[in-house]
Amino acid sequence: MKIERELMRGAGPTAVLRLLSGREMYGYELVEALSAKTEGVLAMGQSTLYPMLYNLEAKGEIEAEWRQGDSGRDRKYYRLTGKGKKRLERDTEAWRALMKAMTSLGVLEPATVRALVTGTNGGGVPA
Amino acid sequence: MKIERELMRGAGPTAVLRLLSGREMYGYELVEALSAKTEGVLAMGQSTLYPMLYNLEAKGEIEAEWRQGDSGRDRKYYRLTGKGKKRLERDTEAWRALMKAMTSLGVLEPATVRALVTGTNGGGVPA
DNA sequence: CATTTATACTATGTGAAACAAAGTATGTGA
DNA sequence: TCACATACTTTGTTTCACATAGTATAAATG
Repeated sequence: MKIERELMRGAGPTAVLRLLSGREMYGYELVEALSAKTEGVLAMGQSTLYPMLYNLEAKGEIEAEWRQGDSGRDRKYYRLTGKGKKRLERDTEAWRALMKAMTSLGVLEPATVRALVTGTNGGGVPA
Repeated sequence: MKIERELMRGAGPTAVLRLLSGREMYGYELVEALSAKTEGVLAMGQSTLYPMLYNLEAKGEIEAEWRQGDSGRDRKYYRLTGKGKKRLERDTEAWRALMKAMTSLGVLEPATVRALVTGTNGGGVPA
């Protein structure tokens, strides 16, 4: 399931920062990783990802370096800055709060949430 | 914790539809309920909520009726349409998928998620 | 060697939505 | 009477996802 435009707005940057918290990655790699690691849920095109990177860079949350990677090709590698790490921590807190709020409203049901995170009932209709 | 602007995108309409799925409510009541039921996480001002309602109404997902409520005051009561119910179901699925994706990325940890949903209001909206 | 395909980054324009701010109007309580 | 909470409307700003289009290089294919 690919989520709709507006949901991506909050989730996208947090997902990117999280991926970069593990290791340096370049743009195209992030596009592929987002799609692969989330089963297409957080898949975004290049025209979404690259401007997002420029934006995060402009805010000083990530920084870039042109470098030659595994291939003979020049790639622009991005990594988190200290500011980005803090932003990710705040975002993570915000996501916990948001999930709790959505559960309080009944949009997410506790049983379903537990099932989802334990891999049981992999994504189906609530038990 | 009041979440930042961008996270609200996507969450707001879903939360409103969910609240209206329980019973008819008027705008000001929704503003208060969103703040109260989510401990301020999904709190939004009138200038956010009312245009959102007009938007949902324009899409035919909710419908409105001016009526006199408990007070002597005229209020505009909103309720879900069939279209709105379907939208809410899709949104709910999207939120499940999103939470799973964020967990896959490690933004949310399974243990944390389980802890969050344990001991919270087990049912949801029905007040 | 030429052509195609996948990789990789940049730039422009549009539409939608959250929100601030300001305005209108009514009921209630001191 | 005046202040305050309730209740809805409108306008303008800012931000951002995305479509679309363009540039350029490496690897694969014949």
